[in-house]
Formats: sequence, structure tokens, C-alpha cells
Amino acid sequence: MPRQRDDTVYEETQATIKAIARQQMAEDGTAAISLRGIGRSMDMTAPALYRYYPTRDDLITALIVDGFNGLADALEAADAALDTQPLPERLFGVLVAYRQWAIVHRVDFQLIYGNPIPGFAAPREVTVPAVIRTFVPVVRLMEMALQSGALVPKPPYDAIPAAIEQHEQALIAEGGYPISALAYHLTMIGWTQVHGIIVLEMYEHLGPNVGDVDQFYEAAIRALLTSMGTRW
Amino acid sequence: MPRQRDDTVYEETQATIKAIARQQMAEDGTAAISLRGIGRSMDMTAPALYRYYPTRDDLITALIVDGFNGLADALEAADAALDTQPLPERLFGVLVAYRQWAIVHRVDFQLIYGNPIPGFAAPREVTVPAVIRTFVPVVRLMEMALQSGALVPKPPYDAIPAAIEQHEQALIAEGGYPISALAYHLTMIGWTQVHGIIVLEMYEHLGPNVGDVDQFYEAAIRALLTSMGTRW
DNA sequence: TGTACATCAGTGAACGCGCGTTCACTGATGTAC
DNA sequence: TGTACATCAGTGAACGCGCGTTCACTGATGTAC
Repeated sequence: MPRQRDDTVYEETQATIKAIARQQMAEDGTAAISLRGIGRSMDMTAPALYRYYPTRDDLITALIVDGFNGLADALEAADAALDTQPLPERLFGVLVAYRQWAIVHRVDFQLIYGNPIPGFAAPREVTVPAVIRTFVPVVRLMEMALQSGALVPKPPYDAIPAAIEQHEQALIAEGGYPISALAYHLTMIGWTQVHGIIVLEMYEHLGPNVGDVDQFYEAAIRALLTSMGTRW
Repeated sequence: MPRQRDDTVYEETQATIKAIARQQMAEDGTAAISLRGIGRSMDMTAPALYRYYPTRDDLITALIVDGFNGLADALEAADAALDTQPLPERLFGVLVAYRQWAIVHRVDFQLIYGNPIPGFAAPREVTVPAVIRTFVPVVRLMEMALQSGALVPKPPYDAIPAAIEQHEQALIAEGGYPISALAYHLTMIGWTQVHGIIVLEMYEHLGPNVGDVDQFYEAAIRALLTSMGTRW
């Protein structure tokens, strides 16, 4: 066989392209990803990039998948690092790691959870597996807490509206996950609270109102977990 | 004096321009506001629009101010419509109206709370007064609930982390508002919860997970208010 | 060992498109005299 | 009442810019013989 391409170099170039794309997003917003701009930064012409991504949309898709996986990695790492702690602290710690990741990787967070890029929609079959990975650590801890008695659900967090429980049960059955609807449901509530604080913080709406967002976040999450029935 | 301009017509044209801009945002994202595009839709040339807004940024600023004011109007209207109800239901109703407005005016919501438009930052002195209007109805009801005993704060919602309390007290003093730090603080917590659900719903992250977002929202808000110590 | 050549990465020009903004202008309109 | 003219809204051409993508190509490289 004649000359073969070097996969290592190829993947490194892909990584460089993605890194520069992230830089572009940091400077001018997620929609600012531009192949010509990336080329300029790499001392390459734009058409050359088509060897690495057949289209701008494919590059964006890759960045989104990377984003979800990066978040999932961070949560898994936090979970692992805390595995000697009692469950409530572990759960809390993983939720703190969630925000930490979002703040440090704000651009990726905006890409995966902020305004969609105009004219672009990520193919679900590619993103969904990565999204699921981000839920697993939290739901798992929630389930463990429920089973071990570290979390004894207090009203009104001991019940789920019927229609929602049905939907959640169906999802769990479909995926064959070894978790209860309540663990899933409490995760959803926690997720929305976490998300609200992060998003408002990210776009400078919260800081001016409360001052120390770190403290606000931790207090809010602790209060929520306590209300749910966590036994610290 | 020679010919005078007709202010009514002038303001109507401004309104048309803004309406078309909102339509553009609905179709292609908040960043898609384009004077040339607006001109096209109005059967006008782009330069003509400079009679109405000296610059694209001024148009965006006007849209943002309209957004905050529209949200504030909706909250005030909901509050007024519920003024015969007990305070807990009024508070709940205003929070429901918050989401309602966001869902119906999703584009305006994205404009004021989503990713900023690249290369644009709204002048604070113009937006802040409108932002404050959106907080007033909720904080006021929270304060009334606290004073009337409709809300008897339960731990951990009866305390505020010291550093945050200090910041919040300073803001309240600065503005001369007749409210307690706790009313303000509980509003902030509620606000972040509300916001998280709305944002995740808006970008299609929540619906697939819980099914009926209406019910999820109402249950989550009721649960939060209950945890805070609301006496329904 | 030497050479032909398949395959590679990358180039440079071009396509058609859209943008915000400036500028000198046209034609209508309504007031002042 | 008739007319000059200030002011208005809007036009059309142009500036300089950036974009994604296609295409025919160049030159390097390493393998097969």
C-alpha cells in the first residue's frame, strides 16, 4: 500500500481546531465559530479544514458532544474523589462540581445549554448518550441516599404528580436503569435549581443581587437538600 | 415654522421596526437582528431605518428595555388580578405568570436573559430601572406574607449567610426599599428556581425528561414555597 | 538501492451571499408670507 | 389665494467587511517493486 495517513497527527489537528473554536466562542459568542477564522488562527486556509470536518455543523456537533462528556467526566471525578464521604456530602459535592465545571468551562456550558446556534440543531442520536452520562452520577447518589436512609423524603418531596411519575417511570423502564422514580424526580428538581443559579450567574444577573455567588449557591443547594429530607 | 414631523407616525414606525426585529429573532435567534433584513420586510431600504434608530445597537437596547417592561407589566397584572386571593396563592400566581410570560414571549425572554448578542452590551443605566420593576411584585408579596404570618420561615430558610445578608441589606438601603433582607433573599432563591425550570424548558432539555412541564413547574414552585414555610 | 506513483495535506481563486453604515440625492408636504 | 422654501421620509449606490463551500491544483512523502 502507498502512503497512509497518520491518525495521531490527524486527531491532534482536530483537537487544535476544536480548541481554537472554543477560543472564538469565548471571544464572540457561541455563534461566532467560523472556519475561516479558525484557519486564520492556525495559519491554514479555510478549505484545508474540510479534511477534518466535512462541514461547520459537524464541528459544532463535535464540540457539543465534547461538552457533555467533559461535564460528565467532571461529575464522575468529583464523585470518585468523595467516595469516602457520607452520602449527603457526596451528593452536595457533586452538585458543587457541576457549577464548578460550568463556571470554568463557561463557553462549553453556553454551547450545550444556552441559546442554540442559529440554523443549527445537533442530531439527537449523537448527543443523547453524552447527556445521559451527565445525569448518572447524581441520580445514582440520590438512589443510594434513599436506600440507605441518608435521605428520608419529607413532604412535599415524598410524592410526584401522577402524570409526571408516569412519564418518568416510562423513561426509566425504557432505559432499564436500576433507579426509582423518586430518585429521578428529586434529581430533576435539584437540576433545575442548580441550573437556574448557574445561568443567572453566568450572564451577570445574579452576582449584582447577592454578592457572593459561591456562598449563595452552596446555601441554596444545602437548603434544598435539607428540605428534601437529607440527613447530614 | 415649516413642516413638522408627525410624532404618532414616527412612533408607529418605530413599533413596526421592533415588531419585525422580534420576528427575525424568533426565526433565526436573537443575534439575527439585521437592519437590512428589517428593511426588506418593510419594503424600505436599510438606510431609511437610521431615521428611527441611529444604530443597530440602539434598536437592540430598545428591545431589551421593552422586554423587561413587558415582563414587569405581566407580573403586575397578575398580581392585581389576584388581589382578592390569600397571599400564598397570590405569590404562587405571580410566579406562574412569570413562566407564562417567558413561554409566550420566548424571544424576548431569550433576549433579556439568554446568551448576550455578540459585540453588544446593553447600557446598565437604561436597563436597570426596568429590571427592578420585574422584582418588585414578588418581593412585595414576599414581604407581605412574612409580615402577615402567611409565611413563617422554616429552617434553613429562616437565615441568610452573613456575607450575603450584608450585601442584600446594602442594596435595600441604597434603594430605600421598604422590605426586609429575608423577603429579598427568599425572592432570589425562588427566582433562581423559577429561572432554571424556564430556561431548561425553553431549550427543550426539560420536557423530554419530565413530560408535562406545566405540572412539573407548579409542583416544584409549590414545594419550594411550602419548604420555605408558606401557610396555604 | 533506485525510482515510479498513489495518496496525502494543504493552497489559492472563485461563487454567491449577507452585513452595518455613509453619502449625496429626490420628491413630497405643509407652513409662512 | 398663490408661491417660495424649509424640512421631512426615504432612495440608491457604494465602502469594506466577513462568511461557508467548491474546485482544480501543487508539492511532499513513503511504499512497492
